[in-house]
Amino acid sequence: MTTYKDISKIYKALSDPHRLRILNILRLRKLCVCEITEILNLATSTVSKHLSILQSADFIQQEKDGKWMNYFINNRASDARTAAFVSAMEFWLNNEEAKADEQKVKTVNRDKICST
Amino acid sequence: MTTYKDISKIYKALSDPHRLRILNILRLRKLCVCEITEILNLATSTVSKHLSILQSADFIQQEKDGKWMNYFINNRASDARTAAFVSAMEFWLNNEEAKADEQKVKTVNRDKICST
DNA sequence: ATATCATTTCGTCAACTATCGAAATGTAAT
DNA sequence: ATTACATTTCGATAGTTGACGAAATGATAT
Repeated sequence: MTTYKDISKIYKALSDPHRLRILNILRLRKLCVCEITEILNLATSTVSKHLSILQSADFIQQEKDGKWMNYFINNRASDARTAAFVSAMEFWLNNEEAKADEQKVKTVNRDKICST
Repeated sequence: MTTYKDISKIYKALSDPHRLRILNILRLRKLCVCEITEILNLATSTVSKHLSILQSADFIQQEKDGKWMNYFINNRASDARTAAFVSAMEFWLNNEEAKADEQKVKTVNRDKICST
C-alpha cells in the first residue's frame, strides 16, 4: 500500500536542484562520488547525503568499483517510475546549465581529481 | 527555458502529504477552502497557503463562487503535466487514507461547515 | 600490519517550511 | 452604509533541510 507520505518522499527526493543535476548526469554514465563532487562543486559529504536520499527513494543504485563507489540510475526492470522521471527530465532539460554538466561528465577523470 | 530550479519547484509543490491529499480530492470535484479545511482538519490559513503553493506551481486554478473561492485542478489544454501527475496519483493512491478523504468529499457541505 | 584514501557519518549552523492564531481584506447580504 | 463572513496575509514558533568541516569507517595497496 502506498501512502501520501511514501509519495511525498519520492517527490521530495526530486525537489532539490542538486539532486536533479545528479540524476541528469547519471543518465550519461556511472559516476563515483568524487566525480559528482567535482561536477557539482559541493563538499563531498554533501554529495554523499544527496546520493543517499536519491537511493532511499529508489532512483539510483550503487556498486563498489575498486576504491570507488559507483552510482547509477536504477535499472531494475520493475522501476518504470524512475524511467518515466528520467525521460521527463530529458524533455525538460534542454538548457545551458544541463549542457555544461553533460560536457563535464565527458572530461571528468576520477584518477586525476581524487588522488592528489 | 526550464532550469533545475523550475523543475525542483514543481516537485517541491508535490512533496507535502497535505498537498497531495488536496490534489487527490480536487480530482473529484471543485472545493472551496472551508471544505478542504474540514476534510484535512488543518487551520484555514494553512490550507490557504498550501493552495497558493499548488497554484503557483500551476497544478490548480481558482474561481470566485458567491462568497466562496473554488479551487480546481488545472484544466488548461496545455497542461499535460498536471494530467500526468494526477493520473500517476490515481494509480498510486488505492489506499484507506485516500478512500476516507474521497468519502468525505461526497458528504461535506459548505453551507453547514462555514456558516456557524 | 600499516598506510592510504574514497566515502560516510556526525555535529553544527543558517535558511527554509509547515503550522497556528490574529489581523487585514474584500465581497455579499441585510 | 453596515454587518457578516470566507479567505488571505502577517508574525511567531517549532521542526526540517542543506551546507560544511572534522572525525569515523572500511576497503585497497604497499
